[in-house]
Amino acid sequence: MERKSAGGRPTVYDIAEAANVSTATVSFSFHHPDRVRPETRERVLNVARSIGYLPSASARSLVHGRTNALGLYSFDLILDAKGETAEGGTTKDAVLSEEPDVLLYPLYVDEVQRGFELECSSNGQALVLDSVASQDAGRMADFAGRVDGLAVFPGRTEDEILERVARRVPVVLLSRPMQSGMPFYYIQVDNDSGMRSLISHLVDVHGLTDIQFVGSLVDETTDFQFRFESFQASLRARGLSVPAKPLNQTVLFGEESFANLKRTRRPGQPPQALVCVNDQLALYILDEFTKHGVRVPEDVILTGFDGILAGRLSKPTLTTVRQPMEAMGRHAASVLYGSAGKPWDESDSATFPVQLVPRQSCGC
Amino acid sequence: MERKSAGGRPTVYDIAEAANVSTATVSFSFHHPDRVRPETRERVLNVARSIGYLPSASARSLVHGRTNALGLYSFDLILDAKGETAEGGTTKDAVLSEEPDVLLYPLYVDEVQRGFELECSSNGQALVLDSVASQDAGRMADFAGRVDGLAVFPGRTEDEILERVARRVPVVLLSRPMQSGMPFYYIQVDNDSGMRSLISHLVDVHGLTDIQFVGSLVDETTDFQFRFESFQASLRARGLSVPAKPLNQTVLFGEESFANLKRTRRPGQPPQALVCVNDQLALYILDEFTKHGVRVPEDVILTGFDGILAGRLSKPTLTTVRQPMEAMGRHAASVLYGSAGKPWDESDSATFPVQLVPRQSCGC
DNA sequence: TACTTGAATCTAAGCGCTTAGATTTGTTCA
DNA sequence: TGAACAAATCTAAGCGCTTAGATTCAAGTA
Repeated sequence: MERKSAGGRPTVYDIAEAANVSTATVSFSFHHPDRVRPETRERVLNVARSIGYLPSASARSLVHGRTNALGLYSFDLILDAKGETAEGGTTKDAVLSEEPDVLLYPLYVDEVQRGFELECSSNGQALVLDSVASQDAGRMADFAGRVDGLAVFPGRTEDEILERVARRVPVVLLSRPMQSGMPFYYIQVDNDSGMRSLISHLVDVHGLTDIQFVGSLVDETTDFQFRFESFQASLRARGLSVPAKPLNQTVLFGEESFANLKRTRRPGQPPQALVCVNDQLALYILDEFTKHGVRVPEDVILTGFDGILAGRLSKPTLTTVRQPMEAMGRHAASVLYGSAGKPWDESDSATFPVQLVPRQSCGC
Repeated sequence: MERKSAGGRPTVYDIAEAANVSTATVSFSFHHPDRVRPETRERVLNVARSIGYLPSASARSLVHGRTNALGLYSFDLILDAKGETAEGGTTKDAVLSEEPDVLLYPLYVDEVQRGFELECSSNGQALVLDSVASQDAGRMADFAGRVDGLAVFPGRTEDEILERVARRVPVVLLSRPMQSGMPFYYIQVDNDSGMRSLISHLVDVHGLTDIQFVGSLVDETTDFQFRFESFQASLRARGLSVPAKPLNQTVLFGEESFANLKRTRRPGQPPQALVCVNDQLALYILDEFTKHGVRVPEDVILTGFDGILAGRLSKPTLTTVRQPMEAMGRHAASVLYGSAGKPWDESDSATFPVQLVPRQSCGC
């Protein structure tokens, strides 16, 4: 059973040889102490330590058919509302003189990810992360082949590849639209009641009547859809005028628009409200407004959705609807862990509650 | 070449059989398109798609001896200054009514981790995360066997296991003390100049003279050591009285201490300054002070170190020294990626600059 | 003494993939 | 027509590990 004991990492064969036992005994020494005589085990372990043995996770996984790792697949939303690219200054010329931009981190996905991490950690699972720029069937398939289960964030993916993966591995979809074919586990939030309580607040507490919905095409996730529909329904239920379409934020920018926003407001009449599809967009708009002298909430009222950290740092702070992001991430990991690597038998879902967080931007 | 084509995930053998080719051709179809006739390739790929094939990363890694994944190993610092445990509410009973605690997230490690993630992503490497509660030689070794290189955050680990891993895999140590044996790549910050400019600010701008260093035993990282020494050196250079030992935060708490802090200040005399080893500690202390009526910066001046986000949200905001956390994480990943899985030949290091960030807590 | 028994250890197959080298097939040219 | 060569495909070994089943051996039993 001669093996090349080349310069690479030492293997069980190297240990076996040096300890004068078979590889079976080596393996037993690590994993079934009772099946080997104490002094033999001792000897094996010592040899292993002294030659610097590191077990190969790949070989192990190959045998067991399990990796003991859960995956989280996300999409670089780099070309965001803000249009920034995340070119990486790998060198040390980091921008230290400015406060890090909270509109880049931590975002929604980061907080969900944190929950996922915590849960993996407490289940002793490794966490494998991959985030890609564009959809890439191969990449996703390869990724799926690395883990016992995975959660996928919103982003452009062909349904087909998702189905393909779900056929072999349990997949959790985070705030993603329903798929047709294979079973998935959907994790979502109660957008409807969130939006209702937001509108209720704007109307009943602040007496607003002119309310628009703002969302850009880039953000057309499921949430976008649901939120806009609930938005319309809420206004309709109150007999207020219901926008047929969401506003694209670009129409808000430009000198005429800014001037208009500042002027529009007549004494005694409440300002217009812009209900944004999420915090990121709201904060971006807030930024532009501030730059151009449009005052929030005096000239116009602005609200977000999600409850990202940045909304607590902005001036004014951002009224929003908070999602239990960490809990959602935890739940995703927990459900995957429970599946033990077997694809779901049937689709299932969990809907998390949300909570209105009134802050300054709505006039509170 | 009969293989059991059981109910498990389909393999190259299944594809080969269905497409009536050998496994070699299957493999070539995926990875060496030029070595197979276009129509054959087409056929193979179609079969693969239709039977729901997912390549096994384990098998691949086993063959290649590389995983194309980089690891980040961290320690649950859960039993922190704050003494909270991170018991996981996996269920939906998340606490939605309160703002998430920024003293739990994002912290120093999270921001470094983000940089690491970004760099992995842009190099097409998967990122494997593991965070453990206590040192556990086996766990760390297993983890190391999963990746082509890894970075390790500060935390209690036996040096020996670190050495063992470093012998076979490139290891980056983040703000960790120098080791003796094997080569490592150290990533650190210029604690010295950071501390100097902080002291300079307190003394030269605010005219302070009574300056103490606060740090708890839990935080005894390398940074602790360096920062305290620079702290002493700075004071000494200015002829101010130099504390021989750091204060443990516990001595600051208790009614007598609070009362004392409020009383001490005589008109015209500047308040005492508490230079904390890091932001987390400073913010925790700030919290306690606020609860007990000790005013910052009026009664006492407080500074941190690191530049975590929470310091921008506290009242008052926290004067600190900012580290380029994201850049450090990026650099770690970048260096590991460059090593192509080969352990370092010799130790090396990179020291990142820091930047004083004066905010309200120092009286600015 | 011959025989059973169980503990300790070993042999060898196999996990799913890649790839060097062998084989087959098709084409070109003397 | 057959040799020479290239293209397409195949055979089979091997990556490092685990584990069922075989083997060895010492102790216990009749």
